[in-house]
Amino acid sequence: MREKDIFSKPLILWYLKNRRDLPWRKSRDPYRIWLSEIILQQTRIAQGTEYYEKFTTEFDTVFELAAASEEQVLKLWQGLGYYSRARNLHETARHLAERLNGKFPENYPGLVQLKGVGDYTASAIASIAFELPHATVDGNVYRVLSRFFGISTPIDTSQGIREFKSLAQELLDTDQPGNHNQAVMELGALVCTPKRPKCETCPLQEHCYAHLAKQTDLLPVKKGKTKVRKRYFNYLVLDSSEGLTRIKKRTGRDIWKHLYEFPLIESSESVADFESIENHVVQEFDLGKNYGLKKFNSETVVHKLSHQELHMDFWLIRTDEKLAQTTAWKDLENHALPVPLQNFVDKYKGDS
DNA sequence: AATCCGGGGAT
DNA sequence: ATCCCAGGATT
Repeated sequence: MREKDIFSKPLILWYLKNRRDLPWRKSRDPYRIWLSEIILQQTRIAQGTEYYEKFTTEFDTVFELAAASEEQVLKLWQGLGYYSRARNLHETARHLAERLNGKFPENYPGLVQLKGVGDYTASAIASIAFELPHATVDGNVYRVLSRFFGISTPIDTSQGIREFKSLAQELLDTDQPGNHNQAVMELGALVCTPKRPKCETCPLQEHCYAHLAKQTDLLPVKKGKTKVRKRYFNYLVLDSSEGLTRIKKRTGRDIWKHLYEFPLIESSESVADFESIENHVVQEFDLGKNYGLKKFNSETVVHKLSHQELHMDFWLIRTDEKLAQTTAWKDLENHALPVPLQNFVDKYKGDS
C-alpha cells in the first residue's frame, strides 16, 4: 500500500517520538481507557485531565464506580459540562459490574451497545485497549484527513461522516491500530491545529494537499452555524437565620438536567422588576412580610453556553422564619451545581 | 438530517 | 467575538 508509506508510517514514527505523556497512556486497563474517552468527549485534554485524576483516585476499578451514588458521580463531574455523560458513565459502570462481571466487551459491537459509547468511543477502546482494527474519527481526524487529501465534503453531514470514517478505516495500520489512531489525533492536536497549523514540523507536509495548495485555512469544511438563544434567569436565594437555603433538582428537557439550583424564575425578557420578584418570593416560600429582599449582584451575570446565553440575577431573601424543604448551605458541597451557581455560592459565602 | 447538551481555552 | 474541543442521544 502506497498510502501507508506516505501517511501511516511517517505518522506513527512521528508519534512514537513526540507523544505526550498522558496519564491514561500509562495503562491498558479498558476501564481507564473508557473513562478517559468519556471524559474527553468534546473536551480538551487540559480540562479533562484533572477530572481523570479525580475519578481514578476516587474509583480505582469499575466496581468502585458502580458502588458510588449518582449524586456523588455528578458532584465529581461538576464543572465538566455535558452532564448526561456522567449519568451514562455511572449507569454503564453498574451494567458492567452487575451484568458483565466487571469485564468490558472485547469487540466493537459489544462496546458500542454501552450507554454513552458511540462509534468514536467504541473504536477508541477497541483499538487502544484491545488492538482491534477500528478507526477513530474525532475532530482531529477530520482536520488531518480533510487537509492531507484535500477533501471538502462538509464534516457535519451524514455524507461527510460516512466518507471520513471509510477513509480512516482504509488508512488504518491494522498491525498497530492503537498507535495509529492516537497518532492521527495527536498530530491534529499538536501540529495540524485549527488555526495556524505548524506545517514546518509536520511529518506529512511533503504530500499534504492543503499545505502544498496553501489551503489549510479552508479545510475542513463545516456547514452549520449554531445560533444562540438568550435567556433570563432570576434566582431566588433563601438565606434563613438558621443557615438554611432552598434548592431544587432540575428536570425536563433542558440544560443542567439532574443538577441543583435555587428556585428559578425565568422571564422572556431582561426584566428585573422588583415587584414581580417579590410576588414570586411570597409564592415560592409562603412568606408574609417578615423577610428582606435585595438583589445580590450589581451587574447581571452573563454565562455563555454553546447554544445559549444566560443572563442571571440573584435575589437574596433573608428571613427568621422556619421553612420546609430547605438545605443547609454547608450541604451544598454534596450537590452538583452548574458552574455559575457554584460561582455565586463561593462569592456569597466568601462575603458572609 | 437537525438539534441539543457545557465549559473553557486559543485566536 | 468566534471557533472548537479524543461526541452521543434524541427528535
